[in-house]
Amino acid sequence: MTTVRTRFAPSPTGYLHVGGVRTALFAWLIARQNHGQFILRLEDTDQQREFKGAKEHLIKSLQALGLDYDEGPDKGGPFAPYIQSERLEIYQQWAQKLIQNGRAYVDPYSTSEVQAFRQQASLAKKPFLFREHRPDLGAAWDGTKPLRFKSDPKAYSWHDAVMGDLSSKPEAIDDFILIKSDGFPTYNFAHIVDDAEMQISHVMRGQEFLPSTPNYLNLYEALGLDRPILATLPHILGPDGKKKLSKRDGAKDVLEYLELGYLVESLISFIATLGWNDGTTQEIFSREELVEKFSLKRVGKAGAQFDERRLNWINGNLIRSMDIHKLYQSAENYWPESARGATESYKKAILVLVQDRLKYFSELSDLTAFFFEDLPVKPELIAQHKQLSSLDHVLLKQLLSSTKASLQESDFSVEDITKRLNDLLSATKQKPVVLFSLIRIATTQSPASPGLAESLSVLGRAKVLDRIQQQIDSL
RNA sequence: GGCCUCAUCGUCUAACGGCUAGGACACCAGGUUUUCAUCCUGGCAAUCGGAGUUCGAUUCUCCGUGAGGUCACCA
Repeated sequence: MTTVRTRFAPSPTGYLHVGGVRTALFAWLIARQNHGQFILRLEDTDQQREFKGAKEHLIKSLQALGLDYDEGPDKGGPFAPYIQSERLEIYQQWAQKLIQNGRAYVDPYSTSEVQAFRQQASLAKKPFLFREHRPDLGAAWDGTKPLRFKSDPKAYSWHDAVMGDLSSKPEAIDDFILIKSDGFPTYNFAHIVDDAEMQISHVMRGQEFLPSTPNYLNLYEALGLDRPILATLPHILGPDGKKKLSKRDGAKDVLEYLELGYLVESLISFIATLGWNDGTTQEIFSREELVEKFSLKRVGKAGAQFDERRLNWINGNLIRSMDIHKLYQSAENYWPESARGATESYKKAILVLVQDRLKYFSELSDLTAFFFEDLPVKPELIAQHKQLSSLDHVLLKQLLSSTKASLQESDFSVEDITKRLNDLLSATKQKPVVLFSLIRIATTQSPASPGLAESLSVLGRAKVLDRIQQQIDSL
């Protein structure tokens, strides 16, 4: 049995989004569950599209997600270098083999000439095949012209670990460029050479490569290589459910999700279950469970639509299941500015109150600001309140005064506050909605808050009495 | 247009050819929590169409239809 070696091979042309993460995650899972190796390789053969900083960004994203790799550009390994632009001689050597075999030739045409062939074909309503325009194959290659693969068109049928049995006809095969006129290999050539050199056992990639797979099979044969296990992952679709997820559809950089306060565990579970499940009714999986249970056979063939609501549910669910210490650590960077000087115990008391309401941590600031700062009185909260808006301000003042008077005597334990609030209810003959909404507005300047007695207790006597007075003064 | 692939609730999905097509998200309603959220209960909601094989088809075959991908000196 050969060692399982998988790779993630992005081109450094942008950030890592959900689709890319899934490819990386699945490859990582296969490597880990088989005690194999996971490799990061950068495919930077297009100098035009290269994006500065992308390489660092990619590495940082994988790190943040806990998708650790055993070999890679910044780590080295037995098959270094892991950046394609530093492997040009290797591609040259393999290209020479093909030239000697008679399976590669110089493409003498200019871009406009090829373009003309293409137009011709399109006018004739026929598919464009470069091999129908093959030139004399004898010309020597000096590196200033592109080098093309001389294909051997034939039908193929092969097995894909996700898609099952696939097949294609000879028309799917054509002569493609191996080495560009700038000396860089194309993806089509470089990835095959590298996967072979690096002894990759499973090639996982998106659906967009399916049409060119027959060409790759043809090239494996020409190079005398065994083909690796192929696994084609269906696309993740944008919110419209049609097109492949892209930046334009709001596909966020994964780091953005982490900055918004989504847990790594949520993202991993969410992305893994976008197209995969273990056949049971389990909905959320830990990293360890995924390593144990994941299988390419159970990855769906159809594209899955990206739906943030499910991610929100998973994240809220995981937040609710956290103990207070973990919660405190995870929330560390999301407190409002005004929380700066607050003590750990005060913040923990608040977290206990808001834990059930958090979907992701960047909501924390708005949810808890009133615990740390006196917010300006907002008259619209009363004006727009169903019950309070119709009441006379004199009455409202009276209610607040009675509340203040009672709370002045309280020890501010939750129990005592609860008792006093209930007493006030019967003393004033008001409905809970009226009295409690009024107190809530006065003390939090918000239409909704955690439990009233609990909130008041955490806020403490000074702030509560002061804010009630402010509200009275504003009426 | 050629080629390749796909097709179950709005969304993610389950169902050796065999219960009334199951679960989850979302949504709606009720209950608990004196607000919101949580939690509990219930509800709404799907096999793209047509043939064929079969005692029986979501499942297998064919033909349609629809969708996506791809036809680069991008990956």
